[in-house]
Amino acid sequence: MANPIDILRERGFLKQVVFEEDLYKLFDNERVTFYAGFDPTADSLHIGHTIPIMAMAHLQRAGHRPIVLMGGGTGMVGDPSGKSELRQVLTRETIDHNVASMAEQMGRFVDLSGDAVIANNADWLLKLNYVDFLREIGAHFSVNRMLTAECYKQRMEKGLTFLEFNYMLMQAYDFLHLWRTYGCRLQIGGDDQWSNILAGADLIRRKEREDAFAMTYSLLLTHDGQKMGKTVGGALWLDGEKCKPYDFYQYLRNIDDADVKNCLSLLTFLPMDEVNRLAALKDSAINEAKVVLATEVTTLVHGEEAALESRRAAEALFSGGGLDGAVPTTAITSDQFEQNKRIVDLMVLCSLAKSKGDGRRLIQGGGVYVNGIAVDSPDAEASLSDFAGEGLMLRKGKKSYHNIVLK
RNA sequence: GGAGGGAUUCCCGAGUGGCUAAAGGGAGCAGACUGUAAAUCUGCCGUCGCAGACUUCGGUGGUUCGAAUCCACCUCCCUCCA
Repeated sequence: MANPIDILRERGFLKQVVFEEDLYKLFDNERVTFYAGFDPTADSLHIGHTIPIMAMAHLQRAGHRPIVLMGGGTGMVGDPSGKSELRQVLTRETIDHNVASMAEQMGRFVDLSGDAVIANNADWLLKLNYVDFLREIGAHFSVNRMLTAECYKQRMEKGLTFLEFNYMLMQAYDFLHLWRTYGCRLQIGGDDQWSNILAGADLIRRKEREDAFAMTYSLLLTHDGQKMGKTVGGALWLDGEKCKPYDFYQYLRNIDDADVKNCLSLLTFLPMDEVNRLAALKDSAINEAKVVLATEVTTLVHGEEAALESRRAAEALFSGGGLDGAVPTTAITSDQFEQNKRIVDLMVLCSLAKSKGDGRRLIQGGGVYVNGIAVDSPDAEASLSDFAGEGLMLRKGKKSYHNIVLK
């Protein structure tokens, strides 16, 4: 079995590792229990979460045992790392709901049957007694040291509440708790978590006089440093309701050339030989790599059927010709059509335009097409003959299609 | 506790009585060019809308024909002093 450190490094996950040599040996010699934490700030994971999840999957495939830690308790405090402002505090009900939804999605990547563990730190953090906690855990932390940590340094500019200042202790305590309960030896997390993770490993060394390891991965960024996955509708969710498989597929199909290699190695399980071959394609040939990328990742998230359907739909649309099932489609009654004959109204109806004014502006800008023909006037109307064939195909710009059919 | 500074449209950031729905940049959307890429150039970019109407500049009142701009009080943030 290959050592997961080699795998993760080759694929570009690794950012920092503490005591790498010892950890390397540990992986060779025993089955290592490790954990990654997730903040339950939304009721769906998004593309950025795929990095830690894939990292876990690689470790699991190498024979090690994952613990998914949902931050139900820490979510009530809010991690100050990388945030310039105080984060909004979530209610208990919201957090519980989010934890459940995220855990369900997680199962598509990581095998959560077997002896894998899903834990929620609300189960132990909320029961803590303040004075006991301070005496047992707080005593091991030097405020002087904490203030020098990068994550707090930034916040010294903007202000940092005591509430958030405690986040590090809570995360450190999580690691200790998981060490004691499950023999967890390693925590992985985003590079912005480095100091929090180290704090936990240090705590275990001090309290238990045992080794604990820390490993961070790079965050999923585009080549120019933007967070990946921002779309019109917000983030690129893994939930099929929040982000249709077709849109998910299209996002990846349209990524920057410069991001292809990174995405292939981080977001898919393709062998690195194949990744390198695809990433080396030049000019328009690199489109093949994007198709593979989009298909692979969509398959992981939504299943093979949805992925292939999205691909067929996209190919049909972009190579001219017909359409396929996965194109967003709205069925309307002929009554509805009578009342919304104008193209503008139809656009609003299928939410291709935010409002009639928005639709008008798009038409005036020459960005709207009906069955492939540009609409020239904001007052243009559709007619029943436009529905001949497979339906009335509305198109906004080059890439946004919406098919309208009559019931 | 004391002294000063600040809060502007998604973000950054101009604007100190009418010409301001509010400069400029970023993001976003659309057009041209392309490879469903990038870069570049162009248009759009508060809300609804055919016209036109309506609502914004931390909050609440006030002055004024007229306020993001002036006054009062309140809230929050920052800096310095204790």
